[in-house]
Amino acid sequence: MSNSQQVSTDFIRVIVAQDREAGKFDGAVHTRFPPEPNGYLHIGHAKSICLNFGIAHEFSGGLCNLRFDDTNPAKEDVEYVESIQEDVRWLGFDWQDRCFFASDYFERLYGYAVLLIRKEKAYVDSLTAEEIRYYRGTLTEPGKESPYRMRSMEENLDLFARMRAGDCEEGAHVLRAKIDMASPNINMRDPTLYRVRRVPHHRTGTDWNIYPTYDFAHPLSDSLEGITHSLCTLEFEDHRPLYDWVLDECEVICHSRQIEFARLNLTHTVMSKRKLLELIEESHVSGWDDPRLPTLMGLRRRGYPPEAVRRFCEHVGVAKRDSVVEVGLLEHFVRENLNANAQRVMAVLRPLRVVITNYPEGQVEDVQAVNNPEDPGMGSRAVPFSRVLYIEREDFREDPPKKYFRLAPGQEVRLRYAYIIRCEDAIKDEQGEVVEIHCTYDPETKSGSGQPGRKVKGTIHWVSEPHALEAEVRLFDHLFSDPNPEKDGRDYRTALNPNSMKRLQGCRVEPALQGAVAGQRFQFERQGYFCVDSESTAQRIVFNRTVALRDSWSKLEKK
RNA sequence: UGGGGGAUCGUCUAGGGGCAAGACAACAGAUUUUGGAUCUGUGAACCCAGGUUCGAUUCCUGGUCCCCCAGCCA
Repeated sequence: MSNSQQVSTDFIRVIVAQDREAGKFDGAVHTRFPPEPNGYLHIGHAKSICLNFGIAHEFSGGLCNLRFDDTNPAKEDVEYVESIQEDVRWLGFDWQDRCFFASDYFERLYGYAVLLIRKEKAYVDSLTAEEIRYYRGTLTEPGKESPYRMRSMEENLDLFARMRAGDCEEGAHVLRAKIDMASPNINMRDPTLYRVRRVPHHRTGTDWNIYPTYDFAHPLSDSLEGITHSLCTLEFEDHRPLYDWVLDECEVICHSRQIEFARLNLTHTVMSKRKLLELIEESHVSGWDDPRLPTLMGLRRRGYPPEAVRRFCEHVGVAKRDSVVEVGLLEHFVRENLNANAQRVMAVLRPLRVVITNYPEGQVEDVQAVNNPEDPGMGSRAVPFSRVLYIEREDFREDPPKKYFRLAPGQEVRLRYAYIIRCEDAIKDEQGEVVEIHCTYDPETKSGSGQPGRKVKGTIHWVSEPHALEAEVRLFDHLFSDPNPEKDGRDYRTALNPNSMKRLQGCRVEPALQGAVAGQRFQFERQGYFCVDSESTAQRIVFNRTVALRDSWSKLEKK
């Protein structure tokens, strides 16, 4: 990766470079990706992963840790840590031996809390949650000091120890920083540092009855790991004074620098964990790996190459303004990657039977098909051709519009890699539906035979009936029809695209697809990129459409 | 009407007192045995108002609009 692809100098990279030049952190560059193991990763996380691991990779000696911010046992689970690791690896990043957990630091974090109490910079508050909220004041009014704020250091020490020991109920006490109840920054109005949680933790079990909050655990975890630049999203901007306060008051050696950037938003989708969960629970999608979701599991199942996701993340850049990136940009990088790498194959999604009336009955011949015109190294393959074929229904029109370069009565097309055929007749059923067409072929026009002067406007794909494999193909479209599903504060569900998935049964694909394994990617010529779905079996191959090919005909036809 | 951020083509991102750049998207053409790919070209932007200046998108002042914060979530 990152072989000199255009040096993007976003403001964070500029700061990191300046810090290194100024000799801060002894010239070290050490970042971290700090997910909370309470959900699955999505493409917004991919931006952060690429940023953090990318920066570490670009500066010599740079390192990036994977750190689970597991300070809230009520919401977290090992299931998530495993899937997060899998997703980060899939994206192509390696934390080597540096996978850490905030829970690894609980004992030391406790020590820092005790230090703050001894310095009279923290106290045990016994107000209820509602009372604390009331005492906090509002955005425009200062808060009031808790009556417990002046507890003696000894009493605080004792109470805090008893909180740890499990002597109290959830909610009975919390440890608070003693800062300034009148601060215009609400985060500085004596923020909570520790709360009682009588819930087993997925890593520390029942060792602890108290758990540190993000605001306390995060800066100290960064410091403990020697993180130089702690990159997070914009909503933490006004936590930065608190981040710095914690590190200052705890008198740590390494004072990490927090820098905030805008999170990634994409059109035609939603990104929040809550909404993704709702989509699943309400069965609008099948699960976290539904190919229509922006989760990394979903993108993977959809067939998006990790390289394309990385390229996308590099190209959207890093800045501080809120933005919504067009999903078309992501699709562009997917096509770019797949165009270069995917093997071409012919597949007929909506089959229409074609009989080549002048082709000898029972005869079969192989035609040579190029596997990837972008990469001759991928070679070619033999494709069987016979008297009866399938072509795409939409490649035949009884009444062709202008500039329709496909099959119509009396019109000619080339069958890709094979012969030029001419449509002689369309056979209909009682309803008047075309069920089969009869064509004649010109034996002089076999592909590669070089027939000067014999040009046709269109080339269509086909599959030989006796050799075809049957398959199911799932066509995906944007999950939401509106680019912004939450426009005007409406319920995003009202913008769901009812046609975001179409399942096509009875598709006919080239025999070369026999044995294709889950995850394998192909281009179905003239149609798009497809990958073998995880539900695929040897008996029934299932393909997912990753992304359609650009289609200038459909644009033309709309005019 | 407290505090913290932000405003550049349709979208994303650069630039920084002197021709506003790139990518995606759009459009037009060339080419093509994928209406794919490729190539060429075109159109498209500095939130507003004052000020400083020979010159302001950039600097200053004042506005406007947008986002975030009142969890014992992160």
